[in-house]
Amino acid sequence: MSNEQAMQHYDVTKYRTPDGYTSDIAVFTIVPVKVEEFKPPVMDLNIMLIRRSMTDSEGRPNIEAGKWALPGGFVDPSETAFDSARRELKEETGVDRIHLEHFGVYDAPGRDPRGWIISNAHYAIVPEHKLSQRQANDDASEVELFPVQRVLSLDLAFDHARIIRDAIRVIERKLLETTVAKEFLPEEFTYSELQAVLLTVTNDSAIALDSAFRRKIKSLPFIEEVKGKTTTRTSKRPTQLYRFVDAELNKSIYHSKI
Amino acid sequence: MSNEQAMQHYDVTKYRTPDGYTSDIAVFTIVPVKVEEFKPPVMDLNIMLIRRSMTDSEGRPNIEAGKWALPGGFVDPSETAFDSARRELKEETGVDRIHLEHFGVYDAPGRDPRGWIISNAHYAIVPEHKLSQRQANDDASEVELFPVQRVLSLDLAFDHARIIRDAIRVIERKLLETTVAKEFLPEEFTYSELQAVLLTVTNDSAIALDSAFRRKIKSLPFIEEVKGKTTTRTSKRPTQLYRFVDAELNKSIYHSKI
DNA sequence: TTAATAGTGTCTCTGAGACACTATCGT
DNA sequence: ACGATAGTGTCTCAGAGACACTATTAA
Repeated sequence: MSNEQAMQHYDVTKYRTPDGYTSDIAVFTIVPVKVEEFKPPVMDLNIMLIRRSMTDSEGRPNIEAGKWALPGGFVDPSETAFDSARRELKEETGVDRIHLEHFGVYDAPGRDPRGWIISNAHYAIVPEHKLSQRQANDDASEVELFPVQRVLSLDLAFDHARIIRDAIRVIERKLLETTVAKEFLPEEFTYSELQAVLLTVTNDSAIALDSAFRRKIKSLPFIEEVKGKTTTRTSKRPTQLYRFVDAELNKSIYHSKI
Repeated sequence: MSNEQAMQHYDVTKYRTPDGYTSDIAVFTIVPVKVEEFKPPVMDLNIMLIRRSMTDSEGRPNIEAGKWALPGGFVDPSETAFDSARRELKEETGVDRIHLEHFGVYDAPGRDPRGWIISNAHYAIVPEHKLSQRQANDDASEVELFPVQRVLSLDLAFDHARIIRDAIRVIERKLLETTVAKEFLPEEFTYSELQAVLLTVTNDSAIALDSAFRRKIKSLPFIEEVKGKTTTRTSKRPTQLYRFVDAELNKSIYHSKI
């Protein structure tokens, strides 16, 4: 019995189907809070939102008009939600070839007034300098960066408050539990630059204390010294540059100490 | 401008919509390979599959008939995919109140011959004794457990080979990186029972070597001794019982050693 | 007593953490 | 010389790993 035969009998209208399938993207970037010469950097984790236009491209009133929302849009049948997220990120921010990852599905009944709409949430990590050419499009009248500490007090569209809260939790974990911090940093970086990135999501003393962290970085299996290469961009005394290397991480909780 | 006004203008048919929204569940269980009195257990990680019927409930030829597949089904508009997974697990295996977690979305074009069908994949952990009352239903002519080492050589429906491969990778990581191992164990367990569960997914010497693991279990912050309570179910000499306790795990890769 | 599993005493080695110290450079 | 950041020397303490040893029970 072949699938072809079965398909002749299959009634695609037998089940109620969703009214839409979308992708949302939480675009994170790290912006320097202050940059002074010969000073270690201080950073702040930001998320990019768009403000929904009052009217759509055909001049009709828009859903959730005027509210802040994650960039995103409808998935095309010829692509996956992940493809769609990549495409929309390119269209809406002009950035390409950046770290993008799926982190959740939002399908609670009633989450979107337009009907039964399922959204796949992704997070993206974009170095701030790549975000310079960002611009508003049809649906978005404004594009803006918000510090993660303040973003949840905005008037947010749909269930995006929930998605953003989850996204922030995910990126905080990912920054500490994986090597994605490298996506925020230049290829070669100083210990204080890595430290500044990590301090946007933790206050842990092992990271916050200079001497401890300076020592630690040398023993991390996924970071290596760039032999003989230094910079003075963070201090007067030349400081060692490091880079990330691929390494197997054994994250078992049954090994060594927690 | 209110959403009500906008809704009057909204055309729900503007975008092509999916032809279906489903949930799949990779049900894992651990079966004792051999149980002898006064012996430490040897375990094997299994996954539960159903064999798709040749005909559907109305007697017509079924899609992917005769192939092995993950249990699952169509999501109802009044529930989330997660709710649906829990409901279907209850219907198809009779088990309730077990550990269930979403781990991926499968939406590649062409993954299902019936059309544009999006599936949410979940894994479930079910102690074997709860799976006793399992039984076939309309769509499934048989229900069977397969060791994870052999399951991928079966003739699997749709893209379930891919989903199952991902599920196995996920549960292997979860067993070592979180405390879900407790879902496979009785409330109070011996070190060798925990060891047997972990050895289904790793050969690491820190876990495989009795003396090392016996020492280690005492220092794990998420496991505590059940004071003064022992059992002889795994040996002649009475052995200490342990239980899991809630504990904060700091899994940062920038802490201590990897 | 033997066989099998459970558990301990103790040594070594490594690495984390703390503190005081030194190094380098622009101003 | 001073101030600011980068980096080291060294001590202590905790814990991982290895090995030999002891403990408990059924048969």
